[in-house]
Amino acid sequence: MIEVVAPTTVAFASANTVAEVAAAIGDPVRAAMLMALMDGRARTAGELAVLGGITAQTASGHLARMVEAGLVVAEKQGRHRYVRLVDPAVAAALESLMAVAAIAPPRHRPTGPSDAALREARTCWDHLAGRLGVALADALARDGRVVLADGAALVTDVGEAFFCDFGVDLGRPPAASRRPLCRACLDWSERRPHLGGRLGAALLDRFLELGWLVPGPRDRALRLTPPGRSGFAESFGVEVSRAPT
Amino acid sequence: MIEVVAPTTVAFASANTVAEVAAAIGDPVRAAMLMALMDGRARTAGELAVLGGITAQTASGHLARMVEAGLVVAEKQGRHRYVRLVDPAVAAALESLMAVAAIAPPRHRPTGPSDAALREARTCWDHLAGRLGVALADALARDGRVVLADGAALVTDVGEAFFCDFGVDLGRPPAASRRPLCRACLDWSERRPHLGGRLGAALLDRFLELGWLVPGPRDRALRLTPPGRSGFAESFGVEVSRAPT
DNA sequence: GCGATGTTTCGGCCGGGACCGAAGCGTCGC
DNA sequence: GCGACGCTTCGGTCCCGGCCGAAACATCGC
Repeated sequence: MIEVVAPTTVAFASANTVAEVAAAIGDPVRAAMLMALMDGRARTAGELAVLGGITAQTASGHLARMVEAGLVVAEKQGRHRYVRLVDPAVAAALESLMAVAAIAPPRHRPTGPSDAALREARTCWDHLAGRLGVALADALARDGRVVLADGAALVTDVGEAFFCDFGVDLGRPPAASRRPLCRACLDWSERRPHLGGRLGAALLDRFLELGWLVPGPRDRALRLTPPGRSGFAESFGVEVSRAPT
Repeated sequence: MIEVVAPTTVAFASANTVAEVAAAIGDPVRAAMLMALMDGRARTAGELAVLGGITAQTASGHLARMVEAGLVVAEKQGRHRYVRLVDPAVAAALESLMAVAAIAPPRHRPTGPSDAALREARTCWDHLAGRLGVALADALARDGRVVLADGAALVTDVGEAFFCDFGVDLGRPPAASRRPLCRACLDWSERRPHLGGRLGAALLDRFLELGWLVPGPRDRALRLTPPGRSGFAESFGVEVSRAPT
């Protein structure tokens, strides 16, 4: 008795959809558009066109394809069409692709002008990433305010008091005493975890509120202000060198 | 004074490499190959060719492209060429793409033959995923053995004793008392977290050792054995229905 | 050495898709 | 209503890349 195996590709039905999603990301222009949308804000089709360096009609085609693939949603407002990522899961997928791209090729990686700023400090959906984000996570772990391990993170009791003092609202008091309300998010540029989850979002909100960081105009880069520099040093023990190597 | 902005796409230098990586995944055949490699084991080029339903020479081209993109590595052993994922980060990226693909299109998603088995129970790099994996995580959380929140997970004291009794070795005793040694991994088919990290890997090892689960021959699907069925019910309170809807 | 087997390279075919110019449609401001 | 503006559709060009057959190369068993 011979077992007959169908010769054609039937092993993974979902592979097709994965391929569709990946192919929808797998174009330089579309990838740039998606990365510009990673902060969760919506952009108009025209903004994305100039960002990609293409004409409006070509951008329209790209956007249609990304809508089709379920990556972005578009809604009309007047004569503009606002486009945003359909779900934080899309941003997470992009981050993980960036992580793969960062480890993969020691080949020519032409670090562009704003690339340095992105590596320094940027938003990752709703929280802080980049060198500053990783340094902050390290400092909080060093001081026993959070515990990082195995891609997960956890707020300690002493950390909870500290964050409360710092003015971040962590929502409802923990029902279970040891609830990890923050998520360790792998940083694509640093290859080390930074803090995400509710805590990461609340911290970034607070930093923006305090004026320690100001968002960049057209990308996800964040600029550290002078009060931010001293604030991070005093409150968190994070010294930010002026220019990294 | 007018600020001149370069019209071409310079906003994100890393966008190109992200696009390269995504494009390397964005082909049905390559995606199927990568998903077959997600268990971390290596396959020969020929195996991947028949899996993709293509000829050897076409598969060779696909593999060359994936090597170029830094997704897989290949090493020769005799007249075979073994291919494996270059890093667990690649598997993580594929999982996150699957998550996006799962939420995105309510369109035609032709669930293939082995797709049902994959949804039921499969390996996710080195731990258990699928309906069974999610149910296990739920049961452990319900019984207070782990705490799940915000994409992170944490073993409780009572859980630590339980896992020790169950025969899984969690490695060195925790230096910090509240170390989260497991990771909550978002399940693409269930859209709910399952247990990864060291704990997830140790549990899967133990299940295989006990013969509760047996690995599928050619894909990542896992088959639940009769002792497994009763074992999951008795030890974890997880009842596995025979055929899900 | 010689054939069998696994894998790659070469050459050619062909379709998809990225791009733009021109034109069409809807919306805003006057 | 009319032009300006934002966006999409249509038509056409062009090139990338997926596919295979044939052949070359490497390795194993004899």
